[in-house]
Amino acid sequence: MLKNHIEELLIQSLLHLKRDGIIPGDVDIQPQLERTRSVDHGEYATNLAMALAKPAGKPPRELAQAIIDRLPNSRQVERTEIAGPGFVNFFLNHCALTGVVRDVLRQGEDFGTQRQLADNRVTVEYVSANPTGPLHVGHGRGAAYGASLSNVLQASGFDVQREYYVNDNGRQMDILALSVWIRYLELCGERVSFPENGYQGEYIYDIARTVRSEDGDKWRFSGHDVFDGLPPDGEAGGDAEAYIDALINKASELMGHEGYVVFFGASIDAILGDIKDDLREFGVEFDTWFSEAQLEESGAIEHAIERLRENGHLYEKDGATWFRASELGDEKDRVVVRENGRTTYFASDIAYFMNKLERGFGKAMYVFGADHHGYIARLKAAAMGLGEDPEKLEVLLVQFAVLFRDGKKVQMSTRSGKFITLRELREEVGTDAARFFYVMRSHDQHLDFDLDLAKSRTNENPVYYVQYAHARICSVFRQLEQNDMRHNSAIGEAALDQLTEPRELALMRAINRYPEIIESAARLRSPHLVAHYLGDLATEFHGYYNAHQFLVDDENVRNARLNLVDATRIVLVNGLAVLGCSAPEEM
RNA sequence: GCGCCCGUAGCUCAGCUGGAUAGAGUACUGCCCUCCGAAGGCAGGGGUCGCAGGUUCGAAUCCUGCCGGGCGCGCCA
Repeated sequence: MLKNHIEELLIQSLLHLKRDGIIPGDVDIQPQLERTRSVDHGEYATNLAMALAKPAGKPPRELAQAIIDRLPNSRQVERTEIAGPGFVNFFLNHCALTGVVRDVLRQGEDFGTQRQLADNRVTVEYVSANPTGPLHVGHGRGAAYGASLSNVLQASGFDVQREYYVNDNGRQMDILALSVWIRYLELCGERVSFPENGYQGEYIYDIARTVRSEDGDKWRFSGHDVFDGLPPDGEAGGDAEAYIDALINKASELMGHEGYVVFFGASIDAILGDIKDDLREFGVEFDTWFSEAQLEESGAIEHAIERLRENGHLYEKDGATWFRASELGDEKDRVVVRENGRTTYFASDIAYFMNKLERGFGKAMYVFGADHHGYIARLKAAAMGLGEDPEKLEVLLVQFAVLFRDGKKVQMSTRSGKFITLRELREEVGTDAARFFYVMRSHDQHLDFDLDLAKSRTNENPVYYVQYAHARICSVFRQLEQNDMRHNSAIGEAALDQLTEPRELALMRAINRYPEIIESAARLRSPHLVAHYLGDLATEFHGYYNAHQFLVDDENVRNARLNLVDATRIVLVNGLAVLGCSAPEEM
């Protein structure tokens, strides 16, 4: 990166300043290099002189001159300038800019990615929706954000493991299996009363039909045997939870473990399979689907609880085992083993975190919906309770997305089962638009998702705007072939010094920003920066395209321009890929 | 009540570890296709950065309080 090169120059200059006694040797200030807002101020600027003013006891502009005097010579820097209160501005040489074009063509899809740093392993856990139904549009944002975040982290040198935690254990699974069984009984012709807190969706019937087509009436029991003697459901003035628990007990009584496994297995296979397909079609991939049931079987949960106990963070109260989280920054203490002897989901979470560290990851990142923010304190407390550095656990919250159609909010409610699924959204607006729109805004910002805009094939649509730039470039190369010419990038490279139009310089500058954008996006966990950048890059390209003809007679200029345009194309492809969007050659 | 997030142009939003004159898109107005894709470009107006203090060479950015909006506070997940 050019930026790193100039930072290195500053570090050298700083060393000389200390050696020459201009500033005390013990000041510990890292040179900060930032992009200028306007080209009038050059390419990069540093506030180093202002930062040194106090420790050196000298006016900033005087220090700025001292810094400049000690900068090593560089072929990349044309000149420097002192500006304003004491900024040092760096103007790049023309060859530094054209060098970027050359780099892009050489590095291709690797342009913008950093070499992997040693010992930089990180897990990113995202989506992790319970396999009790199809993914809905709320999960979509977490999926898009988690996937793009993983991509930028990987591009900036992290060894990233993408993980989905599958909650295939516990009471919710019992309720799921039960819901399918009741629908199954219904399909068999029994009169049933579906529990208020059961899973209502149509997909439950689908799974029930699958079981019935394989096992026939094998798990059929009469409505009387099932429902007689149960406490009233919520609708009938009773306790809905107690009712559903009673039904679960009745189910295992009648069918036994064998039957439960059939319904549970069919449910998880169907739903998890559907989720996996859905995410794959959404371009969201995982390295690991981590099963909670297996975590429990492995004894990891008990192991984690034991560790907390050894560290003196557990106590018994009301027949349950509590984790003294309140002493580690959480609001209150949390139960890890319930009165009935079963461990809580929180206990599993602790064990899973421990498992991640045991597998050698230096950091575990979690992408949560904003409604889960209450978990952060207790997970951090758990990390401390295990004797680990809580900094190893990083939670990224994704705020809600609200869909808009015809300028109005699309109302949804999970309770009634009336929500829009991720699959429906993809079918309506397409994967590219969905992926782009989801990460277009900062993850900690609420998102207004305009369905009509996402579908529109106009310049208002930011995805089409970027993709159109790519398609236009591809069209230029098709036009070239139709004119019986071919692109000679060697000639182009030799003639890059002829690219001196202001628009050409601006486009090169934009390309040069890409690696810096990837680095910032990773550091700030903000892939939306890439989306904004792509819009800027497309703008620079469209402006260039409208102002200049690429396919000119002069062979040198033509090939140089094609090199620049091809480099632009590559950066567009790379950036779109980070966001999970395609780069169509024609639209 | 306590805790977390947010408040920037009419609307949707950027603004990086504090920096130079606060930026895009959209909407509105007027231009540009005998020319590689007009799904494009050029030009223009539009702001008490929620409010009030504080920190300092410098605050949209950091701190405190208040106002407004969202979310969370189960031996549920």
